[in-house]
Amino acid sequence: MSSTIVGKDLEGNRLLSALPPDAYERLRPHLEPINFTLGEVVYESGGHMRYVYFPTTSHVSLLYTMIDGSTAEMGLVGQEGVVGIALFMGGETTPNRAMVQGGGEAFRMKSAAMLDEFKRGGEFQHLLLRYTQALITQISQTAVCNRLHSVEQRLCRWLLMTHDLAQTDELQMTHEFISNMLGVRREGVTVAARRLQDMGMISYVRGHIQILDRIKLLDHVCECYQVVKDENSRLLG
Amino acid sequence: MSSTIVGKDLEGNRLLSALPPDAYERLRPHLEPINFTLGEVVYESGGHMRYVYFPTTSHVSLLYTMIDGSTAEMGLVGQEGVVGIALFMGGETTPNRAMVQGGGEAFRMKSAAMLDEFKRGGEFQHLLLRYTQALITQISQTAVCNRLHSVEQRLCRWLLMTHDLAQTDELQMTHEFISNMLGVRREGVTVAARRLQDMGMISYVRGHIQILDRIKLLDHVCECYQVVKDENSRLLG
DNA sequence: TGCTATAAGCACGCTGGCGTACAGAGCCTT
DNA sequence: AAGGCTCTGTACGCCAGCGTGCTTATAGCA
Repeated sequence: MSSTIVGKDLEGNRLLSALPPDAYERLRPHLEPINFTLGEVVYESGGHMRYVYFPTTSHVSLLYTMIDGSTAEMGLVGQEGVVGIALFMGGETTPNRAMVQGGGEAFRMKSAAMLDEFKRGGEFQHLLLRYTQALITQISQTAVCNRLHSVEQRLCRWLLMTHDLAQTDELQMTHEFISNMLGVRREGVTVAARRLQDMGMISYVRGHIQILDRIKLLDHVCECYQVVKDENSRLLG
Repeated sequence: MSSTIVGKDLEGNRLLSALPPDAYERLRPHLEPINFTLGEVVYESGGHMRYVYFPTTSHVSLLYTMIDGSTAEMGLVGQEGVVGIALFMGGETTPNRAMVQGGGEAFRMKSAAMLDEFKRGGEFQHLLLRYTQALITQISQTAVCNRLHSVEQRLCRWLLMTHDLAQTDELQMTHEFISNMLGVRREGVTVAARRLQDMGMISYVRGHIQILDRIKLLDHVCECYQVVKDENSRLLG
């Protein structure tokens, strides 16, 4: 299996690239490069985790689905993190759905290998726990943001976060899709997006959103964006 | 210091009581019983953690404060958990404020002792991580609940959660206090509380709320309450 | 080239929660 | 017993976001 990653480096994922040489060598044979396609469901809520995933150029949404089918995003995982923290935290199943929100590459690792290395208790464990702490901050901030800020502000935040993870200024997503992330109606997104477009921050047509002016977006977003970003860099360097 | 806990048992806190004998003996000398008074601030956001706390008859709110001063609760810690997870997760400071929401007893332990035992990687670590996973579920659910449910439903949920942690049917808290937890206006709480009172679920006067009919409350609450409760018992037995 | 499915625009009434302002009610102090 | 402070009740206009229903544009496919 290690031959499959010849020519690929692990640098794309910040957790993997921060590993000390010995851990790096131990994990290397267990890492398998894969391709995530947009909209792919990585984990279903309550499902078992055969693998954990380290995104490099892709990113993955952590979603919560209500009984009535309405959904909301609670966190976003990109190259700074790993999908499947519940595994090493000791929950046997994932509490939420995980869905690919930006297609691209990732590494996957069998759950058993992940657990083995985690239990060694070294730098790998330390990195994973710090990352989990950062994710908790993200989720907490989302809780408060959902309570206190407008759709328009939350859309700005969401666009900025996504833009940070994507390698491009053109995001592929419909208003419908975004509405499921923000937990609002599709029309609500349309109205908010239109205003951002009128203000020259973005432009869009049928599922293609162009980020035109990040500065203006930053000017318009609620404090939550920066708080999460700062905490991320504090914890993950 | 171990003499201070003669006559006290650690059973009150479920994490401590689940410890295997050897870990129990190691930790025992480091545990110090304390009394939490209502409204006491355990951690300030961004502050250092000299101690971590294991509530027994008390419970503690994890709060997030916005720049403009508005607050919202993201989680609630009682006898099933520990206040200060950021310590062993590897963040040097707490990302949020922690405030005593129900006065009573708890054990505290110096950060260094906590970290030493955590790093042994045994059952204690395992318990703490599972608890953290349960807390993450609670925070996530709060995020979604904040987005999708009414003040009245959220008040029911909050009353039920608090009632579970308190040992009594009489909760000591004003509408003002609750409004800071739910992240709404005081008037909003008054209106919702009045309706619950009219329906015979609770009664209250000046800072004393009596839980009259849990069944009715359960009938009125959103799904979020049960989801968190189920996940808690799944993870923490 | 035209058809069809999907994405986005728009309109209308409704309601939950907000901001604000003030009035009564219970408790504590002096 | 009086006065003051804190807690709760209520009211009013306002607006964001919802639910619903329908129209218009665009892209991809036949």
